[in-house]
Amino acid sequence: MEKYLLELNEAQRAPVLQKEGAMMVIAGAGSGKTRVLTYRIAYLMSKGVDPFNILALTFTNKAAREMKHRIAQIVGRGEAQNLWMGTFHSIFARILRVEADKLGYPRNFTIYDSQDSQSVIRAIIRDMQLDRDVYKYKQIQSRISSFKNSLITVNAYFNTPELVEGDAMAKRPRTGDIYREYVARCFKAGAMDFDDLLLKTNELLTKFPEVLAKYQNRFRYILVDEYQDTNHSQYLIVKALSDKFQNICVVGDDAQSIYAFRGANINNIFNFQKDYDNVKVYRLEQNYRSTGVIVNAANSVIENNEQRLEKEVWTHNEDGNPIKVHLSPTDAEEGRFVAASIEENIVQLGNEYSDYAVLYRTNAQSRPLEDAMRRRNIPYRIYGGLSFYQRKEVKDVLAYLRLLVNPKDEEALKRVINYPSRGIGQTTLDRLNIAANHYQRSLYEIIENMDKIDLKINAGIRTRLKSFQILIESLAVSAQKMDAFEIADLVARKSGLITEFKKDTTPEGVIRVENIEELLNGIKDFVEQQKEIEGATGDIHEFLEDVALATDMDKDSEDSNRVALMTVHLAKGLEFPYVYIVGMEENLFPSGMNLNSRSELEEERRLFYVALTRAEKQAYLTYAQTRYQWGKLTDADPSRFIDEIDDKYLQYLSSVRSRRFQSLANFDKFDEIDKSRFRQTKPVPGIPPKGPDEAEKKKIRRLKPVNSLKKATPIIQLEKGQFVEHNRFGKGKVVNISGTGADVSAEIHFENGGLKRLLLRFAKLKVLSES
DNA sequence: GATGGTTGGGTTTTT
DNA sequence: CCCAACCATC
Repeated sequence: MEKYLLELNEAQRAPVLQKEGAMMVIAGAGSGKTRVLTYRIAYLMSKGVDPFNILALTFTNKAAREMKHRIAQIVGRGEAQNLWMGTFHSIFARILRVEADKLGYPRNFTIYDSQDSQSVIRAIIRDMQLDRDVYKYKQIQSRISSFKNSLITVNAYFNTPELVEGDAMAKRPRTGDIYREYVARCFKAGAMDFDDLLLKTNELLTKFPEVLAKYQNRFRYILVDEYQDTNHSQYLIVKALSDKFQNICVVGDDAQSIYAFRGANINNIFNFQKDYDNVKVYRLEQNYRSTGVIVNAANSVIENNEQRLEKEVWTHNEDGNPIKVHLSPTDAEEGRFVAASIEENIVQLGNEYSDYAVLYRTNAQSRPLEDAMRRRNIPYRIYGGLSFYQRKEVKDVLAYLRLLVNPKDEEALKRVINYPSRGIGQTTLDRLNIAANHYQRSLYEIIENMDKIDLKINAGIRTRLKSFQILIESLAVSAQKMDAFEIADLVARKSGLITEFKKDTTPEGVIRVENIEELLNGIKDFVEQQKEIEGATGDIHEFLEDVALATDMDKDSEDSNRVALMTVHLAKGLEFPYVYIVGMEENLFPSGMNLNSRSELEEERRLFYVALTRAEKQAYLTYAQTRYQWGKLTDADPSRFIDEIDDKYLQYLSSVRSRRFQSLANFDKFDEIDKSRFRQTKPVPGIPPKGPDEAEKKKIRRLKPVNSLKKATPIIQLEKGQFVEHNRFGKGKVVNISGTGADVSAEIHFENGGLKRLLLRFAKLKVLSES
């Protein structure tokens, strides 16, 4: 047997060795499903399957890269490079480029991101003169998206009375018209949105049997990761492509289905056995990732869900520590607790920042965490949120590039035609728009043919439009003989963007310029990578394709030793030794938006299950009594999910930090303060403000026993100039002391670790000598 | 036509 | 808090 197959347990090996047929692998969290997928592909190749005949659909492009890398180690780099591997969106975008003309699209079609679609929809609602309060663009956008993901085209919409009547009943009878207009405008602009990449693939495979046959024959072996999160559109693509050979392997875990809100259909996994003949089902139930406590705690949570496949996740790993639960008075304190706790752990355990992740339900929660990390000089990286490619200045540069490639791209044109400002304002744009509608041409074509058309535009503006057109044309000519970096660099300078940003000397302005530089560096790296790949050139088309579908996860930075901050959604598929799940509060996690139905709540619960099972060694659950939301202070109750974990897996920390909040100076004397009075005015952490009922009394009891932070190292007295020794950083010299009470910290210059700021409460320092 | 200031409304997760 | 949309002013 090949060496790598010995790295698998028996349950894992079985699906790897089944070369042909339909199969489903139900893989519990941490049970090694990536390894199964990877080795299955390697095995197929070792049995003579051509990599060109294998299609592997993964959840992120990063996952695809990593798997490819691992496979390359087994079968060799050249062969692995020929695998078709990536996300649904990126794989089918690639195929759509080749087949675009069949659907009436240009080969160089633009991919509209959600901001672009949003802006199109806003314009339509405005142009149709509909009431903004009735037709909310975000609602319309998500409705159109769900139509597309369910393969409801405009025609299908109008042929389905329930939909039409439903919208009429909801007092939005024009929804269908907006949908029609949206599709028309995208088509006119030569643009596809994210959902189109799947919808149009379906159209392609249905309308053109010879195209379907071509790809069926190419992709003889299909593998799909995270099958529980596929939507109807994706399901149909997989079904169509695998129909001929039926060599289909899907891997997933119903307990980790967390994307229903974007159309994922958990039934795809429940129904898989009905969809194919002789489906073989494998189960991976042994968890290799987490401690016994974490595995069992997660099991006890997910048991509360009604809808799930039977599966028993277990582990041989040691039990480990209980999950630590911590309450803070405010969200800011919560952040400080997390930062302090990470620092304490790192000092005691001597591990890396990158061993830690902080997970939250919503991106907005990152703020206080970020503040706390910065204050303690803890290096961190925030994933998601406003991603790099969505920043205004980055999008500006990209918009110019998009326009060079596809002048019909209206969104790009609107973005750059007057930025930096060249005196082409709204009125001019409106007039151009009227002409564009009249002649059924794109805005850019109207500009090109200005002289032949009777536009009510004066000579001055004509000149400005002309010079804009000349700018774009000359850049477009340059783009043809340049690589992506060269043209992007030229665009940044010639467009006037760099000059414009440099005018702004505020801190934000400076960051803008830096971001442009980072973008250019990124493009340079991209070009260099592309040039190594056979058949790729590193031109602007390739870059735009890549960037349209890039996510924050795909981008890895050089100094990766940082604490990771991200939403639970983004953490799917990742693992960390230490995981802090913050904001464990009702209406936050579970989200208040998802408390209306059983299925929504169950999805929140699965989300929590995902969060918990990211942890290898230790999990923390933290929550706050009050939290700032949209600038207002709101009260919060502990999340029901905490109660759903069996008590024996939990350890409640009473909050040293929150006591300090009450009385910073009297920290050490706290126990002498009249506690009963204190409780009446400000509740002790853990006691909900309302009168205690049975459940609440239980929580009070729980709070009593443990107090790990309080037992931290006694604070030692230090002075500037003293030499100290730290068990991890070694010898160093105290250069500064700051803070009071429990917050006293010292800046110490270590001989080999550089300058560090340590909280004396946590740092185990030995004084070596007086200075 | 550009700009800056105000106001009012939304409030989840993402390819 | 954060953004889009509107209005007043130059």
